[in-house]
Amino acid sequence: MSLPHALLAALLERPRSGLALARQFDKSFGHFWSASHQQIYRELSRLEADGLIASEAEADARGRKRTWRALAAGRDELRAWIPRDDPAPSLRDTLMVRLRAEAIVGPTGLEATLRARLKSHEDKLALYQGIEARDFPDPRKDRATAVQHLVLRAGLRHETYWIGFLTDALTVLCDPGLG
Amino acid sequence: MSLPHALLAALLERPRSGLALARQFDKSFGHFWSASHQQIYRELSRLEADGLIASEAEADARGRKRTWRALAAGRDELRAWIPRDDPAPSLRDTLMVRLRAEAIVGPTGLEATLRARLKSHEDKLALYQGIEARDFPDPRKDRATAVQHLVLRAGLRHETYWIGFLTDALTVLCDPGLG
DNA sequence: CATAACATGTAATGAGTTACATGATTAA
DNA sequence: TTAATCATGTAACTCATTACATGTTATG
Repeated sequence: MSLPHALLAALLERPRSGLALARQFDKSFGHFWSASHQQIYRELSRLEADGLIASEAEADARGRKRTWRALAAGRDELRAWIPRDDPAPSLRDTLMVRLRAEAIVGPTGLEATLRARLKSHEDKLALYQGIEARDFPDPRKDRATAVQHLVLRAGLRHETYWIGFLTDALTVLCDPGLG
Repeated sequence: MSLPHALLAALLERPRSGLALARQFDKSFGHFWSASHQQIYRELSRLEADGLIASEAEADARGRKRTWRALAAGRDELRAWIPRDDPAPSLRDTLMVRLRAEAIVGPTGLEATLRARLKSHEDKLALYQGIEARDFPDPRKDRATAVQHLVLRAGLRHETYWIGFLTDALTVLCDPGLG
């Protein structure tokens, strides 16, 4: 349950409206913790009820822009949450289910899906490489920059790992020497 | 929504009871698509209602073992589902939120969490390597074996990628030349 | 002033988890 | 015969998504 904490962090960086947060709330946040605007508005209301953030306008200001900012209590809550342990999320991908099922009920033309996935990971890798070149000319400038660059490198590694696997998978599925 | 299809695949391989499926329903399935027994029993009921699987005993046989098997319609449904496209799941990990937040509100002692995560990925990698050595002496024996081995290799790649990233991350966070 | 774009919100649904309830079988 | 274990199931709750509803501001 880290959406509220992602929002707190984004608002500590700089006050923003709900819609600004919803538009992938930050160059870096949106890539690894996306959320719909409905989710974000709900969480913002909860964070306000808990006294962690505040805005000028009162509740149910439909149509009127509300700019949110984090309070001191919000900052404390975030700092306490950061070092908490939680279990590693397991690899959970329908593609693995499809492959495993394909091993049982025989060839089904899965190759096209693999190629589509490969393309999407290649595109994302190119996007991340563009961000790296543009936003991190000096990644060791200070601690904050170094950690942001580290998070971006996680994305680069993630896409690279998938591209490697999918290339491997296409080789196996298209191998005429099998089956 | 691939749990029902994972169950169909497992039952096509060999009929099983709900509990047997719940105990990570298969050496290979459980590692990349886990599910609680409550979820599994609910899905089994739905699959039965849809005429895709069947068992001998009638419904609400509390305490009595029910062995499920897939029907022909279940096999058809699975074969039709396998090649369907769905979007690549994005990197979604609370650790990325923690790191990104750490870049904003300063050092918080996140290193211990990173070391714990590193340990858990190293353990899982060793587990997968053991499975590979034991169950895949000849990974190119036939198409089914080759695809199962491929899925295992995804797991190996996944753990390797995380170990690389976490090692990198510890270097950055513990670097005295920053911050 | 009409309409497009901006901005916030509710309702319904489904997936997944936690806690609990119940019955059958086996072993001390 | 009591306790542990196996086995199946219900209830309540949270998270996330989809669809929809409503009001405001800018622009032609």
